[in-house]
Amino acid sequence: MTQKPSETVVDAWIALVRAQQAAVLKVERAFREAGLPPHAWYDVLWELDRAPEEGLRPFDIERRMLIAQSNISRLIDRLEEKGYVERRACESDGRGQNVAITASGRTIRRRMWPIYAKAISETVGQHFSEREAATVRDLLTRLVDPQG
Amino acid sequence: MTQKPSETVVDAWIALVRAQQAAVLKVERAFREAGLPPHAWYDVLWELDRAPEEGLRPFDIERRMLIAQSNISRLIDRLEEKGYVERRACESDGRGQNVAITASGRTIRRRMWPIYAKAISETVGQHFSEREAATVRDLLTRLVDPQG
DNA sequence: CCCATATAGATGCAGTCGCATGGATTTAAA
DNA sequence: TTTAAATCCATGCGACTGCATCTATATGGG
Repeated sequence: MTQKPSETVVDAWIALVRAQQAAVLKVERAFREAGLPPHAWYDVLWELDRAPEEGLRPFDIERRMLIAQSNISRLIDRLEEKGYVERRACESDGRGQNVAITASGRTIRRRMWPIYAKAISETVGQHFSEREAATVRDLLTRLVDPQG
Repeated sequence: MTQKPSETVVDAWIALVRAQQAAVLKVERAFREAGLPPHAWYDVLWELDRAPEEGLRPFDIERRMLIAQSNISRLIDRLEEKGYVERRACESDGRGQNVAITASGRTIRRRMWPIYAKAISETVGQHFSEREAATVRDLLTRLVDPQG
């Protein structure tokens, strides 16, 4: 069934791990140096900012961000504690809740964007042409397994 | 100087983060399910297995693996505790040490390889042709910043 | 309706991470 | 040589992670 990976595949795996490590590390440092929250906060706030007004269910965020359920739960705790999101009871499902972004959540997201944009440019954009970036996007998207 | 990243670049960044997350998660689970140590252990043991007999300096491993110094220090602690590596005083530098793999370290590394190989094949290899894997390798290698 | 099972989300816990700092030694400069 | 700066590695700390488990609600079958 599953054959051994070729050397090229192993190298691609290593490059993937190292590249992401290096890139994430630099992005996180950029946020930290700017006195801003970590990058995961941005991603959640971004999802919520473009979501319908009533917000999203935690399991929705979970699936979009590929984060474990327990981590989403606590990430929302932290965001809520800072007043960036609100938890509301969910009408249609008594077990669930809706998480909605607040005004101050929108503000902090907007403040984070320039830092994020700059870091992405420096760590990723500057190394690729448009065409190469599209190739990376297309190839790597395949790895984000839709079915497990 | 640093311009805003294009949408394609942002998408490439997101794909990179998601792809690595998904892939690492699956690999870690494969090791765990097999009752084996996590993937970082393999990487260190692999470096040491192909290193000269006296081993490597921690800062050497650090640079090869892009892991923070404090984490290397503790990773070596754990490996040493299990008897997979040995720390020896370094002759040429009184501050340093040499880390060398032991026989049982070589054994565990060999036992880990089939699991690792299978996981890499499943998470990466099967989604790419040889040519595509080479492209991923070449493009992503650029992001692993040689100079900071 | 009742019960078994599945799903949403929270939480205890142990392990790991990055950062900041500390102690020891080496290197460079005065 | 004496002193200052840099390098190597360890460690305290607070934060975050994944896993396992728990409670509560929902859903499907009898």
